[in-house]
Amino acid sequence: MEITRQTDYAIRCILYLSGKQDQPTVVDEIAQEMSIPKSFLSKIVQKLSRAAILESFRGSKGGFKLARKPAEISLLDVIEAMQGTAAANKCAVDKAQCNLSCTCIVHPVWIELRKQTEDYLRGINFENLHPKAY
Amino acid sequence: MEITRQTDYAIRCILYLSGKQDQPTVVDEIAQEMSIPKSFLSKIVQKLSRAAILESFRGSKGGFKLARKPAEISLLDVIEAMQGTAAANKCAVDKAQCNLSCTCIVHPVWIELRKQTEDYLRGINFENLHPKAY
DNA sequence: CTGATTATGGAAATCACTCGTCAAACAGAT
DNA sequence: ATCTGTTTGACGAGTGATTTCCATAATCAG
Ligand code: SF4
Ligand code: SF4
Repeated sequence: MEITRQTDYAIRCILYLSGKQDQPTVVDEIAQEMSIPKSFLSKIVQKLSRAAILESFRGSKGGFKLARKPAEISLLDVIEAMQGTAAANKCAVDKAQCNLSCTCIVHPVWIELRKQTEDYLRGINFENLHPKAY
Repeated sequence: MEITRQTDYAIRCILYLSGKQDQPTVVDEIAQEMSIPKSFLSKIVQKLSRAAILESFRGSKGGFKLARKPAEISLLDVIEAMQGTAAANKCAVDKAQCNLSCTCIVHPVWIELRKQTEDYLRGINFENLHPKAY
């Protein structure tokens, strides 16, 4: 379940928006503030809004803001929006990925690991994440 | 912690060797039996013997066999031998990978996730894995 | 000793995916 | 209409995984 840099950026981005609720924020600002390449960030917020985690507004006075409360966005949500799934091995996503999966003895291990990981990440949202430090 | 195909092969390979204890087995045989490209498998068993998980014997009647009992080889051992670590995010391996790590609020999450994952995988060895099915 | 057998090690080809850029098209506000 | 800022798709460098090939070294059997 390698966390890709894209996902890491996404998390930083949502973290930033958690502090600026309600008024839309421009990509440029987030990019500078969080040191993320701007054009790359464009792609990221796009994905996030398609996943209904962010809401986008075009035109002047446009930008992005959270589509739900920080407490209702979990780390797992973000990871799944960005890279599909939090599984370690392809066969834990889809049995068909490996033709041995029906007989393979290791297969259940990855399934279980995936469950554990997801449970943990589901429990972490941007409400209980944000205010602790900073 | 994406499980790479190399690691998956390594696991299948050790699984096979768990059933053939004591007499060395030739790479060719493992490759055919487990449907792994032979030349690639050569590289894999090499890594595994450098990690003291397999033992190698040259010459005729040579081959590979487990260096320890199946019960003493955990999934975590294999993963670490093959891909270094079982962490999801680079910063969980080495703080220096990210210059934000000292202030980042998400950092501890990855550390904790890594611990959980490792604990789980450490508990699974090739003794309690192998005989269940087959 | 000789020859067959098998692992070792390095170089390199191929492939897929990630990271990041660019530019043109589109939509909202004034 | 114009300005601002998002949307979208195409594109390219770079990185790492996967895989093959070959020349070399060690070991065993005769
Ligand atoms: S061999 Fe087993 S563990 Fe590996 S991908 Fe196939 S089903 Fe999953
Ligand atoms: S930003 Fe935080 S979570 Fe992401 S790599 Fe850096 S320390 Fe880790």
